[in-house]
Amino acid sequence: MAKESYHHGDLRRALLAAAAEAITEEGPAALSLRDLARRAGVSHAAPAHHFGDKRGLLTALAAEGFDRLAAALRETRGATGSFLELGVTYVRFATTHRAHFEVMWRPDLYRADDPALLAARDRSSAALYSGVADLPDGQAGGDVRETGLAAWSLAHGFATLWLSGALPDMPELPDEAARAVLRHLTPAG
Amino acid sequence: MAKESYHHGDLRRALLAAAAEAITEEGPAALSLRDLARRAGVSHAAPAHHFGDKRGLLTALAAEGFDRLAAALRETRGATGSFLELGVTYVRFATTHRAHFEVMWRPDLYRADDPALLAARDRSSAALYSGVADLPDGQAGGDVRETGLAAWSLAHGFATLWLSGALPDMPELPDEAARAVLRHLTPAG
DNA sequence: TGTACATCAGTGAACGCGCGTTCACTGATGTAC
DNA sequence: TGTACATCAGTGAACGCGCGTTCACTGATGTAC
Repeated sequence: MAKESYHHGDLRRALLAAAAEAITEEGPAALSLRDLARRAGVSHAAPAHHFGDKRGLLTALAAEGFDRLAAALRETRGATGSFLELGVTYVRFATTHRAHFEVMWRPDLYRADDPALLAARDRSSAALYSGVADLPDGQAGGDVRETGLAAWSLAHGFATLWLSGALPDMPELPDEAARAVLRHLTPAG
Repeated sequence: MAKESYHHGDLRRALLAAAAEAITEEGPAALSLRDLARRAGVSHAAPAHHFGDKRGLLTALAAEGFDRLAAALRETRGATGSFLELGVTYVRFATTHRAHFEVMWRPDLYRADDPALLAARDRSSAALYSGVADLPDGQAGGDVRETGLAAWSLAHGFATLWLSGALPDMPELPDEAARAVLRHLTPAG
């Protein structure tokens, strides 16, 4: 999907990196293709060759985000098998990939029917819900979907509150605080 | 704080209502003072008289949102005394005051040091955390702040996921689904 | 090894657009006397 | 009751700006022969 190199370097990748940087600084609203071109040191018309328009670029960024989130969740599931740590990984992803995370949950900004994006999103979702299915019998409660949604909501809410600056007393990387909050979840409804 | 009338009607209120409408349709990013003036049927320079600039308008909108949220939470606390229902009220506020809610948690869009806004925000926060303090002894666990943050995160996460369209199977007003998810919270850590 | 040609990533000038902001103004309302 | 004046919400023309998009182009790379 992603071409890895071009005549004059790796502009596609450079533009995605510049977009992540710009969004981290100013938010997705202020993003402009001309600014990205400036950051990447190319002419302002160059981004159109790779992404067509702004929506195309944000679609690629969101897909990249879902890809990385799915990979991180799977790795945690494989390494620890812990339901709690899946939530911590989710929060850590949000705080360390802020630009990707912010765009991922704003489908109005991208083409939400993009097949590669949908596939990556489903992989993220499956990895998260699989953590509920891993729970020992009885602990998962009657409704895996509901327990999964509660876990997702808790991790997502903590992450977005932290990102919005609503939790002023939090440390820079709030892993331990996330863990403490996530412990308040009862798997069984 | 809010002037209630002017020579030619109630433009300040009309502009805030137009802003809420425009944000519900297009998101806060697409908001322009010229568009609001058009919606309110006044000249494009009129909004400057009431809000100075876009930040001023969004500051007023966020303050109004925190005001209404605090009022809704207090009313629920008074009427039911239920910790669970406070969370349901929070989610209902988010889904029925979408524009206000979206702006409230994007302090980069407004003047976060506005005194009226800070006061309203603190009232919201106090109403939410007071629900934890209301819990019978033992149920509140050792750490009221932590339990409150977990409840806030769960309600906030469910609300934002619903607003972002990430929960496609949800009904239009997800009160009952919110209640079910909120039941997964263990007050005691 | 050398020449001729095709490809296509990236250029740069040009366009029209909606925006925020400014500023001298208009005209209805409210008040002093 | 009537006149003169002050106030100030709202007007409308003008400005400069950065944006997305278009389009003919350039020039390095890769390939056919």
